[in-house]
Amino acid sequence: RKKVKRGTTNKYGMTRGYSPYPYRTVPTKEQCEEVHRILVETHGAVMQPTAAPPPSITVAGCGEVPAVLDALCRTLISGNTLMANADKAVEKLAEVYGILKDGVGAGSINWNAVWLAPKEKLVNTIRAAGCPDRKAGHIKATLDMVHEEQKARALAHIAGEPVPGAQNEDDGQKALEVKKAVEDYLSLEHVRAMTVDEALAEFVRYPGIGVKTAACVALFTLRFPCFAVDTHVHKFCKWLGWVPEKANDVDTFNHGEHMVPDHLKYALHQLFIRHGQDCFKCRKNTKPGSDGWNEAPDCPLEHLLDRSK
DNA sequence: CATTTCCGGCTCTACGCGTG
DNA sequence: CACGCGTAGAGCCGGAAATG
Repeated sequence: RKKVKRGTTNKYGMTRGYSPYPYRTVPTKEQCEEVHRILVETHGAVMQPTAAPPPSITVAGCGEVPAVLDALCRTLISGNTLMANADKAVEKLAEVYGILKDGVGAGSINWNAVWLAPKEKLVNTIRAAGCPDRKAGHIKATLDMVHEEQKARALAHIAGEPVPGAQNEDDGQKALEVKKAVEDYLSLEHVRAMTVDEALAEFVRYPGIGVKTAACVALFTLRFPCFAVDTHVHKFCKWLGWVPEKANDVDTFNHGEHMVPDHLKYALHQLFIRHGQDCFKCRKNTKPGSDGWNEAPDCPLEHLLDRSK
């Protein structure tokens, strides 16, 4: 079958509707359900929220905030670090730049203030999350891009010209985009009118936003079924033989998007992460023979796993 | 035809703070 | 003092395309 091209229009080779491993029949729906059932027995049920969770100044994690731009920036900050570090950075952001009071972004960090202030200030604010210089650079560049693009979109809306990804927007949504642009109110809410793949493609154009970050925002904020692949999800997909041993994370994402039933994508993402952190035998840098292996509790997935992969 | 250049696909590593 | 976390970019390889 056609191999996916990586190019300027598709940096990571994301696909939609087919897998990079078209010959693969796994995971079947039944296999996904079995793994899901076992993990639920072990860690408890996980349910995808149907409404946006209330905004929080202490939760950086994986895009679980109502405003899309806020989610994207918070998720970027939460990468390459532990959740606790990311939370500290987000608290500091709220303290330094303030929180929006109303609108869709109520509870959101005031990214307009971040956009207007110098990069150095941001570097110092998010230091606790690690890689502060690089992340601040990415965020500042992203905010600049968002500003430029929403201005361009607004002008096109006013001129009655077609706007990419806005095919499904009604007049009210278009008017709102124009209003935000006129007021220089940075927003990415327009991606809500897009399809999953359009939204993902939109996100990964921004610097510092890769497939994982984009998929997390799609999954948690847009609440699309989306098989976000982090280090734990990737590991289990290999150990379960769902993808080849040598699969990279993007191919695992592409294959998972294709094979994992929509209704299990959210739960499996959450449960794989929890299991990868909680199960002694499945933790990073633990392998058969390492300290405490024999005394450690059995893994409920043991019979399905090949950890040598 | 021989040589060079290009490019997809892959691996490896910097990045950095906080934790154990 | 090793390690987690994910992206970007460098480096490598081999086949394809371009060049002489």
